[in-house]
Amino acid sequence: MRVILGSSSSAIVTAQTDRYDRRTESKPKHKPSSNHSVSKLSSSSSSSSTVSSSIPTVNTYQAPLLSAVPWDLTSDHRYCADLASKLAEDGRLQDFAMIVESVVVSGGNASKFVSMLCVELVSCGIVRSLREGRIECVVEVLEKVDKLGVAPLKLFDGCGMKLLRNECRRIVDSGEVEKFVDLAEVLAGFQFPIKELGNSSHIVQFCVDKRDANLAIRYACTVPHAHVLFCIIIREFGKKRDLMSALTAYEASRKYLSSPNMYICRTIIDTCGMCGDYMKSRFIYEDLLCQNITLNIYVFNSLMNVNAHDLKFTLEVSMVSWRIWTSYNILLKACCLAGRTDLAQEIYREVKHLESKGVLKLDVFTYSTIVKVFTDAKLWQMALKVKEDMQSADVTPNTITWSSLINACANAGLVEKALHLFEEMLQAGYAPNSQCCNILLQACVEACQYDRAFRLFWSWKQSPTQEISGEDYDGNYNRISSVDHKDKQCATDTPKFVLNSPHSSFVKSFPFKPTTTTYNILMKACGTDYYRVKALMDEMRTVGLSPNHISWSILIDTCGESGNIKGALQILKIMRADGVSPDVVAYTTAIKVCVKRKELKLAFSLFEEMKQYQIQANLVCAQDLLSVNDV
DNA sequence: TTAGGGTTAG
Repeated sequence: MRVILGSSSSAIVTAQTDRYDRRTESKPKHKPSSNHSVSKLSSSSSSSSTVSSSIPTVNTYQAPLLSAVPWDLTSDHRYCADLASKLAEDGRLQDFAMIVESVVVSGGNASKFVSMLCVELVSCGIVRSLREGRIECVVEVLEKVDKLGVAPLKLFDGCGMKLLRNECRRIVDSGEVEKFVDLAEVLAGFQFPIKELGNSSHIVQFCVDKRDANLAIRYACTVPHAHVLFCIIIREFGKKRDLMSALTAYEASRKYLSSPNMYICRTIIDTCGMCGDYMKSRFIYEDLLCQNITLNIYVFNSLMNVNAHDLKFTLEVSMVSWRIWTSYNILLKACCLAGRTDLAQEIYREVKHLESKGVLKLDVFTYSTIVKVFTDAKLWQMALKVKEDMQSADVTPNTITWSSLINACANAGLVEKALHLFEEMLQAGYAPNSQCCNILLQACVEACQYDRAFRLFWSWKQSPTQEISGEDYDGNYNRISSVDHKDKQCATDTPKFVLNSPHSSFVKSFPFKPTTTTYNILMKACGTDYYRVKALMDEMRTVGLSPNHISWSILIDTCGESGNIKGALQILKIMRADGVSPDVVAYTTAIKVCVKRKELKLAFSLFEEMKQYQIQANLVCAQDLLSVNDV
């Protein structure tokens, strides 16, 4: 038999006719006796089954007609509480909620009702409803009992909480994050541990992917560690280059949190830098100053770092803030960016002096930065001197330091020295990454040591892949694991390996992953041998790399230089068909080929074609065309 | 918190 419960149209229940008590069609003649032992809110001794069997007089199938009788539910708190408890136990949470609501509305003695309510039965009902996926009913009950002054959290035992967690996880996993946040807001109001109900980074990531700053903010406000989530939200929006959303989250955090949080301040400043809006970082800084907020050194450092390209500003900030060693490192970076080798050296001397007095300790960051300063200034001897300084100070160079030192020599055209450092790096147990290898290859090519570049490349390719401690395949911060190489084909075992050091037989090999740039450098090393260049481009594809516009430009150049103008022009077309639109360099290369071969008409037609594609000619292109007059 | 690096036309 199907019965609709009173005015609550949502409460549709199905009852078996044989269990339906016809006596309830009129005012209940039977009321529960007042002496049965119902476990109360304050009681925790009775199990739910015991409690359930202890109220035999209440038949919940009476409920369908409760609203139809002229009977004040709240007049008998005992009966009312027992019935409500039993309805809850049967999973009829909406009916339960209706009774609770009527208690609240009637203004009756709610505390008396509460004292007689069986919390274990209600808990059972909640568990049952959660198992049936009726979270909305549960929320309705929580809201109702809260009005009665019952803490909703008390209705959740371990099982209930576990089911709630599972339901929340299901909601989030099915992409209904907004629904989860709605729920989290309600539950947070009832002091539920929101952090345990969902994977916060997963939820934040979802909001960020959807570019929904407000949803992310609403979620952050439901957890006790809101400041941590605000940081994550700001940073994640920064990674998406969505500064507007990051700023929205920052402003929301300022309003929500009682005091400014330095982690958040630092994060928003870092994010401004990440998004390329350093001026915004200054506005934020000035705004904080205007409000007389005391900033810590980390905020100052972030501000200096984001504005490192502006040496004047960075120095000004460094004057008003405390300095710790990281501040000096950032100042060195600012000097480096400004090309102020003199000032960098002055700072380097100052920090070394402070170190000798025990005020601070130079770290690997300081040394690596100063190596870069000297590299940029082509002062390779000074860069190598830093390596000695490190040894004296007992600071171990890491992958970045080694790469920087190698670059210092490579930049100065010192192939031998660069290779020697490379070997030292391997012996020290550091694995070079692709860029480091490319630096060496480029150094060889610049020095016209083409064969050497190829021999290096082949030897790296042939070296057995080894386990590297850590996950980062790029080799950053990774040490080569101490594998016994005697039984392995070591890099030096290959006949074409070029290192001549007496120690080279002990050099460990490393996982080498060529990049498009690697192949481009090698293509340049082929000179005018078009077929060799072409073969390298094919190899590039076979190892899963795609030629970029630089690869194509080199191919055009080589083809043209070998005298095949038609072929060069054909490549320009193939390049476009391959999905790489020719840029000004590709066109200029082709134009140069035509000009050299006195194909002036072709050169100008290419120039016209370039304009049709709305590619802006630059000085190099113009010079090539102007050189027509010299032909 | 902070540090590094590669390729094309001229």
